[in-house]
Amino acid sequence: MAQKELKEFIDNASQIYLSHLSLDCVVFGFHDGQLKVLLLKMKNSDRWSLPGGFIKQAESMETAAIRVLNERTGLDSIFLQQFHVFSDPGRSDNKEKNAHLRRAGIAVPAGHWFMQRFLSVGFYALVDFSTVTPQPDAFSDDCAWWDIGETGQLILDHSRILFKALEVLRLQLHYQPIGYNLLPPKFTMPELQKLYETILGRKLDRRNFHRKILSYEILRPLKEKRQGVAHKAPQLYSFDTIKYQKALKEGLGGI
Amino acid sequence: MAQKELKEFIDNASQIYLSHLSLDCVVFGFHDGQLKVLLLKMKNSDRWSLPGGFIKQAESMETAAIRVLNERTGLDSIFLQQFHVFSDPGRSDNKEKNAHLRRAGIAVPAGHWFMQRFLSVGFYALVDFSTVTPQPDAFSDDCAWWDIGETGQLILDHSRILFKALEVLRLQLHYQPIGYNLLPPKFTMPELQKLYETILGRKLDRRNFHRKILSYEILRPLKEKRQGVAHKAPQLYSFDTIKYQKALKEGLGGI
DNA sequence: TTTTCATTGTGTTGATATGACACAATGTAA
DNA sequence: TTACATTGTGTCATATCAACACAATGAAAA
Repeated sequence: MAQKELKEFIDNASQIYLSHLSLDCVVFGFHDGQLKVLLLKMKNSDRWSLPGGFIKQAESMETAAIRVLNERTGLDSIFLQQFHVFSDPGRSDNKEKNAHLRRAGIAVPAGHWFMQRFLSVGFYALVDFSTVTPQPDAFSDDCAWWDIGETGQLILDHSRILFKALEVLRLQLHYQPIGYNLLPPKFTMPELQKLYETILGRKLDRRNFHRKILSYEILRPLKEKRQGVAHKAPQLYSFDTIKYQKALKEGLGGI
Repeated sequence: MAQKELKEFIDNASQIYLSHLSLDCVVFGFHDGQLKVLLLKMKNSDRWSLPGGFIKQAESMETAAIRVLNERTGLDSIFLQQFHVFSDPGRSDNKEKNAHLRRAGIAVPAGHWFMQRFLSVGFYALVDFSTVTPQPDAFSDDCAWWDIGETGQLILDHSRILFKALEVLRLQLHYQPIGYNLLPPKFTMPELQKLYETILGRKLDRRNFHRKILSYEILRPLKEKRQGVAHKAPQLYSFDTIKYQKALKEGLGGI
């Protein structure tokens, strides 16, 4: 977004968006055996932030989040989940906000809509890394994937939001299937295992994992194997979307 | 709260509270082997609502929820958990709001703060039934405990909020200890079991439940037994608060 | 062509947890 | 003293889980 558009956004925001309410998205992707998160680099600064946005006057939180995510990733079918409201009165520090605006070349008056206190609803999204086209927004000049744990200190309380999202994701792993949104349509068992290991932060036994995942009956073995890899060609799988959705709703067997 | 105070509240609300943001609390209690929820009866109406409130300009969501809960129950140490943001643009129907205000004897102009769209953050609270003193608020003339499942149709989307809270509570039961906030300080094993059965909505085996709960090591058997009951006097327990808090944070054993 | 070797696929076994069940102990009330 | 509802605890069969070993595959190296 050009400078002019940014100015326009700031000028009209109070007409279009709800006041003191924002949303921040933790977009998880998976690539090269690493869990990644999509971040934005603030203009003329080396600090990074979570992609976020505001809520239009007559829009639901979910709709707003989908809109933001679509703008940042180009995707329009995204697994989205709200996980926490961050409402600490001290969370949006005006000094820091002002500094970022100044660097972005924008000045806003003291009582401006943007200078209000903001409460933020945290969403996390699971996306297929390979289909994302990262797009910076009006406040940023770069949008890129970062390894979880190598993000450094994000702006405001975004590090805390990221941490909380990861915590919730780990919990969900125990009673919900995962992977459909993070992996390409066809994938191998070792790839799925690596995903689980990365999210949980620990190694899993290959044979036990295989047995356990198959017992959920959410996978369909394909008639093909992955080609062009060194060593034995692994079996390709895809998710059985019907059973996957059912497991999402009803949980995985026991617990 | 008297009529004058209500008028004053409506007049000053926009100065004191954030706009288009509210919170609603699902307060669970346990009594007579039944899971109860605290509800308010709208003035001059037979419809009931969840206790709710608004967020002061410089207050966190949690602080606001604690304030509301304290006003409704008299308690100041409450187990509180936010669980969802309800943001459907159609959720706060102005026709219904107007009707309730009219019945409460209040008229507000069309563009008034109160007539805005509201997004609501849902909290659930677990409280010791016996220590609560239900107090109606400015919009209600009664505050009382209702059996879950006998509440009928609540105002606005409050039935949906209640249902969602129950859903989340059931999920939490699988990886968090529960009971400390719902039971009196001393309780028996059958009482704890009845609580679990009520929340889960199904019978549990007495002997297996006993074994399982004890394996969590969050209970301390007391040197007394419940007196004055027919039949064999049951052993009294209390929660080991240190281990209980630890289990709250770290989850129950495996999963 | 053969060998090497990292990787994939699968079976077994012992330990542990779970669910189904039965019986003895207790204390009030008949 | 007896009846009886309720509490407390033990056992056993079964399911689940963690730990482990070996054969199959196929590209790369020799």
